[in-house]
Amino acid sequence: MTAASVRARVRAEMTEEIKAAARRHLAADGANLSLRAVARDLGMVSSAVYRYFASRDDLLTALIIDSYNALGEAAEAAEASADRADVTARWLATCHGVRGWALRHPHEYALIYGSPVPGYQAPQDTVPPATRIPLLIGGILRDAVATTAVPAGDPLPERLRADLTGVRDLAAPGVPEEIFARGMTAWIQLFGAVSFELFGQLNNTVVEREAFFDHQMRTMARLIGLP
Amino acid sequence: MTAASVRARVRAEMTEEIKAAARRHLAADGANLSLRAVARDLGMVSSAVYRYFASRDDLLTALIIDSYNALGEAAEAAEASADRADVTARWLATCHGVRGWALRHPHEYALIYGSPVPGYQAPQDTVPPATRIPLLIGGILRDAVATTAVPAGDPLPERLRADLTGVRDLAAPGVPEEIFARGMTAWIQLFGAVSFELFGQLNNTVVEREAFFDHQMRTMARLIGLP
DNA sequence: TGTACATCAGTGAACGCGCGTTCACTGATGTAC
DNA sequence: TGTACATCAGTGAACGCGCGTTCACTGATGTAC
Repeated sequence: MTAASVRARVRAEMTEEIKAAARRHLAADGANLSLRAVARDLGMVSSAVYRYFASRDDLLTALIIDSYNALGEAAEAAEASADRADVTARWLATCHGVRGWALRHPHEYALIYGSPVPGYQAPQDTVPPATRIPLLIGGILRDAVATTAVPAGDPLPERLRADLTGVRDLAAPGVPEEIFARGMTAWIQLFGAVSFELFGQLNNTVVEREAFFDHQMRTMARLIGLP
Repeated sequence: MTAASVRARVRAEMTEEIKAAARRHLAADGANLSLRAVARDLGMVSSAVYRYFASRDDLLTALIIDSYNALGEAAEAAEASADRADVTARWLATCHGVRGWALRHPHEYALIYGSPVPGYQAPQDTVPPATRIPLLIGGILRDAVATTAVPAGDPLPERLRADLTGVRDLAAPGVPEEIFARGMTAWIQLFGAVSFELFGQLNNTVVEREAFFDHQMRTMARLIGLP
């Protein structure tokens, strides 16, 4: 290994350490993360962080991208372990994968699915990692349509049909718009359920969180028309 | 009017002005609202605010309670203007009432349905205003069950049924647990849809926001079993 | 109706902190010949 | 293999801000007799 690549590796490790410390601070500060506090944690002076990230917003962006990717990986791994032929099991595995990751990383979840950070504008690099879950669900829909008799349901209003065709072609080509729209409704319900649980909206209301979540996701599976 | 009540009225007006200024600042600062900035806006010294609110958190609490109440009122008014006999219309009116208020007051919406504010613990006074929407939906469910044939559906797992009975008795007494659970699923989908739209998760995805929202809410109405 | 006293809103200074970012610098590590 | 030079991580001081909260105070307004 050349000397240059040693330096590169050390640099990469340091970058990871900064992000790890920043992740720990998300819990205390939420999205208004303090760069100085992160530097302090690593025993370095605050200006040293600028060798790795051009600004606080750049660090935030890195955390956001990592979070989307970690969530995507967790969901993909969960889905991959379900029986390929059982689309309902794959849907449920995806849902529980999302929820499990979110419970394990509540502050990273809040960073990507919570209220937008005031003054922060996410750059385009965050888009591809954010599409992993929709693509995963899209794949399940495709297989469902290909292998089982998913009922079509009422046709969409024309303007909505035209609007959704674009996303449908990206995420689940070949799936009828009506079915795809139900998939999106379920996708949104999934994140609504996770957010409600994590953001405290179920406090004093539901105790059996996992059972309730599971029931909701099964209900949505039936709504989509999975067997 | 006695002198004392004049003083009380002036005090109430000043309290409202502080909250109004704070509401304006939510847009810029999100939940880490600056008390000094609010005071500056009103042309007063920061310590003067302490005559009205014991702390920054107390001011936040007041804003949260007001937001829940404003949202509740908006939804109740929308629902009230729908034909009493048409439970589906009442459900849709509620949903559009919620979304309309949220679009008009995005930062107040984020305050109550976004990520929790780090270090802030909501006191119990916020609970009753937060129940207005669930109670409103509960009323629709009751009337639906009383006047139409809402299909029962599969029974819930026993532990979940026992868990949900308590809330059901508060929000929609007499409604079978299976139907009530579908109502909760729809309730959560409603806020999931509003949050996705407001928090930017539909950017680069859906253009026809209102049509898409309407379609989702109609889909959920069918899921509940409304006619 | 007039006066002494109490209440209360708002002031201004201070305490003790915090922050992001820039900049000239040191000294170690890596590169080219 | 040895040496001169370039790269780069990290330092420490500074700039120019911000914040919540406390406290002794002034002066206007309200109350009781």
